[in-house]
Amino acid sequence: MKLKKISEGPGAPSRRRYEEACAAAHALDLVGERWALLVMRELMLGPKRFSDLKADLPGISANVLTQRLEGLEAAGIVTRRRLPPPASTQVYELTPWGYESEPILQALGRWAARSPSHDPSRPLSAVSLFLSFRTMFDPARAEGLAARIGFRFGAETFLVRIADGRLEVARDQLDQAELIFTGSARAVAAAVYGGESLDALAAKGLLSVEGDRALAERFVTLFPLPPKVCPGS
Amino acid sequence: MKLKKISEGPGAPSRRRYEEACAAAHALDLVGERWALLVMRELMLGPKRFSDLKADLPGISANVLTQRLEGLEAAGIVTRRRLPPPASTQVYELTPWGYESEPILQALGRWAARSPSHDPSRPLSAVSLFLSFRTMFDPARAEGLAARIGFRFGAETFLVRIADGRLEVARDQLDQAELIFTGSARAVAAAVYGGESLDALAAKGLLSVEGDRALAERFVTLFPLPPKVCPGS
DNA sequence: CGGCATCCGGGAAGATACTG
DNA sequence: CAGTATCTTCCCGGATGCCG
Repeated sequence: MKLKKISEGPGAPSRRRYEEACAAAHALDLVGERWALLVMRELMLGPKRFSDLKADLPGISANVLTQRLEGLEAAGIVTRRRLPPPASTQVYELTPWGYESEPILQALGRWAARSPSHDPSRPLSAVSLFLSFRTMFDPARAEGLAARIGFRFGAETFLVRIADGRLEVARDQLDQAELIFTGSARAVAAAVYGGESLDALAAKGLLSVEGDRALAERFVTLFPLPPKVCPGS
Repeated sequence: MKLKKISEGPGAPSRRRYEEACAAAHALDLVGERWALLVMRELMLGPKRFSDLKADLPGISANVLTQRLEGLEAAGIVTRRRLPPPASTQVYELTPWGYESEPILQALGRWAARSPSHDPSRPLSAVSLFLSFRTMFDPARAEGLAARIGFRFGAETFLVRIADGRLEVARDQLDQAELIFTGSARAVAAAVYGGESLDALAAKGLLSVEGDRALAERFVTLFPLPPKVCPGS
């Protein structure tokens, strides 16, 4: 049974929900509140702690994050798990069904990438970057390519594997990478989506490239953005 | 630390927006406000007047609808158009880019249809029903089928064409339909998604079927719902 | 430090009434 | 019919503090 506001009886109007049969409207009942989808986005590559979520969602306040996590947990989208004794902290993780919401983020991203007001040069979380890779990856441009590419953003590391026209992302590993980018998610986005050259970014101290340089130059071409909407249309 | 500017020009002081480079977050800046996506949903099959939108979005208030339409127009998602003199009323219509947002509604719908708390027996707008057909249509189940099926919901009429494993929806026409359902969107949803028999619905006076009865029985099987999430998982 | 409760100010959403 | 004006409610965001 759903929790009802104390002030309302059983037939409660459920004030701020749509309560339609339309499944899209129901989705908005579940994840339509502010920050909810972005919290899910940050968990899309694996569990995180409360403070990591707060740090990766600039602007969210602790109480709102608490509320969202409670709501998502009650809806069966997120679970709370306590790590084994050595680190007695708890983490939040998407349920299998929660992970299935990635196509929502992809549809939103594909559509909004065409927006005239979209500015790819703004700040970006690491998870956002790698989810955008999964969304925008063009298998045709990766024809015959097999590679392991590492990323070092501060203390975090990620590995992108490309093979057989597929792209996979893993957290917390760098092993056997032929190529390692070191810098920030924003700097990588500038190279991949902003058209900035690796040399220019290196000269500004924003991004360094170790390993297969030709691979790096090819990598940044694998994620074509859809054309912007022409304002006149 | 961010400081709020009290008075700002059109450059928006980032009042309540995420302002991230992540395209999904930008999408939420554009259409993440309450009611915005449902307004777009109601326009997805063609233009509508203000009062039609208000009637088809139970619970929205006039001022909120006005605000959403203004915001969507400013974002280039909706346009306002005045009909030719005889009917001097104006209608709202999605721009071409606005129409491209349908995959967002489909991703939301596909995902939320698995929700344990989703109840397909609740009220439903006609547009929601036909968009759900576009989302859930299974070409394999429509193998070799070519048909024109009409729907009469009060004063509104719709025509669904199925051919070559594709499904198309048109408003305001019924011509050459081999089959016509008369009743409500909710009653059709009960037959297609709720597993209620056409006989039972007819007995209750909710839905009547004229024309090819065998086609009607087949039609209601063309839109399989994904399995619900098992609560224990 | 991680997680959660509480208080407060501002603003968005909701309901109703009113106008061209 | 197509909105505007006004008032109320309550969510969001920020700060602070408690507790383990």
